[in-house]
Amino acid sequence: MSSERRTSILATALQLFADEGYHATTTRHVAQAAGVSEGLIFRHFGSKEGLLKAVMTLGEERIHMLYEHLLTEEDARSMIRQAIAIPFEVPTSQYPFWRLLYKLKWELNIGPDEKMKPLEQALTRAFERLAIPYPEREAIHLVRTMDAIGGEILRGVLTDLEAEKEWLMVRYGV
Amino acid sequence: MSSERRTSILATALQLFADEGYHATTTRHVAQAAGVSEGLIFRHFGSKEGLLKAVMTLGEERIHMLYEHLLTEEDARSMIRQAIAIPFEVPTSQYPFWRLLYKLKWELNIGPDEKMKPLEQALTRAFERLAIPYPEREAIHLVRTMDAIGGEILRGVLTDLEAEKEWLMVRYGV
DNA sequence: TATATTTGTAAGCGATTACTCACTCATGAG
DNA sequence: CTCATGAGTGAGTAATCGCTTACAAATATA
Repeated sequence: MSSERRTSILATALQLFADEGYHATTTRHVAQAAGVSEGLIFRHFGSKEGLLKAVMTLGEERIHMLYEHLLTEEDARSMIRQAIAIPFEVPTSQYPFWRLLYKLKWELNIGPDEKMKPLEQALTRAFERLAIPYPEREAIHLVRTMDAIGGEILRGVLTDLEAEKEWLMVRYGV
Repeated sequence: MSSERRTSILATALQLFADEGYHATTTRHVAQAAGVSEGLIFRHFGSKEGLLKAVMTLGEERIHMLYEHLLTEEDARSMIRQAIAIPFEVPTSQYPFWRLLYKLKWELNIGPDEKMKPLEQALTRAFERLAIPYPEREAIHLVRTMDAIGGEILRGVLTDLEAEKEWLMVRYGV
């Protein structure tokens, strides 16, 4: 089912799609960079779009993994702390996948969006417990903020990560 | 210098670049949609990249126009109110340009970024006057928030615009 | 009017695109 | 051993890419 070369193609495609974008990346380039024949890509994945879908499927669990550890947190303040910390704790090795995700949001108009619902609901309950008005708006806004910060980190426009994180913690009073 | 067909090409290119993305849009498609020959595009703009630059130059003043009216505002609270209102008051007719801008940020890694500096500085002074700690971080964060909300509006994931705006006003105490 | 310049087009250029096809090779079951 | 099967290749395919060129029409200048 899954061979070594198949894995190599997937890893290479992720890297190139994330760096150059989906349309700007050619199947020839993927094949060369992975050290396989171009035909093999189509034998395994059928089409360029099939390759993209395989890449996405492989990385999709990472979205939920981002925040699953915080869903069971009982202390409201601690949960918010962990939510704020999310974009700052993504390992550099996973940056290509996330850059691809951000790119696709604008290049192909597809976004996770719903995949964030469990996080939003958990945060809503946390803000409720803290007696904050409009807790669900507050939760959506926090997710939005972390999404924006994640984007800035990936684009390299946000330096001073630790200071930014600490400031957010203080600002949220957690 | 500027003919009617030239303008038509620019408007069509903006629309297509914003809808399909830069790489996914062909010069052939632009020509057909604008009702001109493909060669005319290269006569006027030299290359596909030249066409993109012309489109961007034409719309670039809109970036500064977004917030120039608020730079002279003396009352701090009023200035913050106006800053929050920015993304909600962009006319629908300008959506294509802004969608293009957001797309290019990820497709070609080019962003306005510095063009927001005057706004950041003005907001920093506003937060200073309100005795808010770390006023420049607060200013950067507000710009970031408005950027994120603008993106959501353009992607159509943010409904209930008026309620969201009002909530932000209350949250910022302005 | 005569001429120079700009505006516009149709056809087609070489290069490149995603994708296909006929084929070989390795491996393991019977 | 036989031979069926999935992995892998390299040379192709038609179509399309950004772009050029030769030339006509329109417009401006004298």
